[in-house]
Amino acid sequence: MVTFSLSLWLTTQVSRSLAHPQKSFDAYFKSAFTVDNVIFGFDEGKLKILLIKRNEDPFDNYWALPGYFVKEDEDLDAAAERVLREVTGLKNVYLEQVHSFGAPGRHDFGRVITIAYYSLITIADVELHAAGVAQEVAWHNVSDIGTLAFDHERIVEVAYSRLKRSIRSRPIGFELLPPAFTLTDLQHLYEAIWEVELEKRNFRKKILSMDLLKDLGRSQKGVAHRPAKLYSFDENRYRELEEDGFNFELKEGKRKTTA
Amino acid sequence: MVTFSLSLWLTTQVSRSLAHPQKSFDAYFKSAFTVDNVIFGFDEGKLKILLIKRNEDPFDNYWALPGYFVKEDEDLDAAAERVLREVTGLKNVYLEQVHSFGAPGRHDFGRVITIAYYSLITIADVELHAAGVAQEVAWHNVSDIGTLAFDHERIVEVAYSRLKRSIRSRPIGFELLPPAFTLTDLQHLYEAIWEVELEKRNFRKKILSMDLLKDLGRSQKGVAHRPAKLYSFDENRYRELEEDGFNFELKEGKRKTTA
DNA sequence: ACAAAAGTGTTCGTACTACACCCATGC
DNA sequence: GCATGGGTGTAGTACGAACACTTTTGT
Repeated sequence: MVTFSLSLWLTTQVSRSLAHPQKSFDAYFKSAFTVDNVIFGFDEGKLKILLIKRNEDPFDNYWALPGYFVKEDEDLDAAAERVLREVTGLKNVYLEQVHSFGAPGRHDFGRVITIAYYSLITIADVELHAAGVAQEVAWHNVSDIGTLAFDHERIVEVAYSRLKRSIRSRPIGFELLPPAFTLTDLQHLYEAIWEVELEKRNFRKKILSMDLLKDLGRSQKGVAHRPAKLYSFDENRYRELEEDGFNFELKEGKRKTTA
Repeated sequence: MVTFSLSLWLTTQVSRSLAHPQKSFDAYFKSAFTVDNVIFGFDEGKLKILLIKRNEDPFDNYWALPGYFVKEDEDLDAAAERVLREVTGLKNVYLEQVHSFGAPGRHDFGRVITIAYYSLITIADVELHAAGVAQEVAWHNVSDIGTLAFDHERIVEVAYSRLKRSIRSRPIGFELLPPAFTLTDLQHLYEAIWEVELEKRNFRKKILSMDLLKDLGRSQKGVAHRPAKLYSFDENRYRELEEDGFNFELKEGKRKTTA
């Protein structure tokens, strides 16, 4: 398929240059682009992000988002998947494009746009290995990431606020939980992401009324209290409901007292 | 500020190449990127998009989104603003990045990523002039854009679905209306964007209860029926309310019978 | 006087809020 | 038997849904 994206007043020049297209546009074909991946996980009641620690200049010893150049014949989504797979070993996980960042000065080597993605994974599925460059790969609390390399702090900020909003209207929070979880796990997840406290009974009522959870018929074992029932997210049921016009929708409730 | 976006296993090579950074990464610095702008307007009760008609190959005679290469030292948002200004003469309007599209085959001249924006403008403010290349610039009904150049149909689709969602939780619909409008205008706007029908009394009640409209004390003139009051959006009031934790939020209601 | 849209009030049901107590298990 | 979190029911309220008639203007 012929693809082309110029328009407006440039078109005249475009047609002139069709015979040697690269010629008149050389000035424009000097950029590079990367993907950076904000990988969210949930553990010990806290929302986490996977970061790598650089062991090279620039930003030696800084924590940064996993990211990489997009290959010549590689789609953007595929590049983000690749980065994710390289750092976590996972594939087929929730991955979504967030925003592109391309301030002229953001890269030393020339003009580099980065396309930011975020992904949601189950921490238990991941084996971290500080491969290649990264002297370290580790989970960090979202609320405490400190200073990151480049404009990565801003990228995290944008991705996080996108996540906060997305989990309201799409049942993607489940991606962060193991295949069997309790209602309390789920509640803690929402509380961690939104930084609010939710009322137990109302939360459970709301979630159960959606009819999206499969009761696994099993319970927690070995806990020093009444064991909680285990559930899993029922994807098929969700698709059914969605086709009937059902809309997943949760409210954030009131802000947590940060006192 | 030093900016840089590599990470992971590449870092070793990166440090080696710091002296001649372009050298080892030449292969990556051969892309170009553009912005494409989905410009929404509202007129005669219909949601419209501003398109240009190309008069050059490729896609000669096809309608396309206004777009252009991003300049070497230009920020992405600035490029989108420039494109918008060039085609409409407007500045300082609502503009938001939507998504980036970068499939390897989408451009004939090489790898070109496009960063899509959408903007909301008041049609009455615009003077269309088919400048330069575009043999024509015209408003098209969103519901009837036909076949567009490149992957622009897909871009419109993504931008439109983003708009549908955004106007639920942020009072940006007002950007599409003139400075003085009636409640019915506003209702028609929402109906057009969401492709639903809304119940008059409930809509008015909901909107007025938000206390976001300034009653201008004037009315329509010369209409063959009871003239409607004119309102404007009260931005200052909105900022006040927002700080108090107020959340603009509307529901889409039921789907329009397309029969 | 008639057509055409503006404007308004009330009832009903649903869904969110707030709240307190019993239950099952491990130690 | 006690500590720990799991699990439930209900009453009050607020908000969205549904619905019909009067008002103001132009012709």
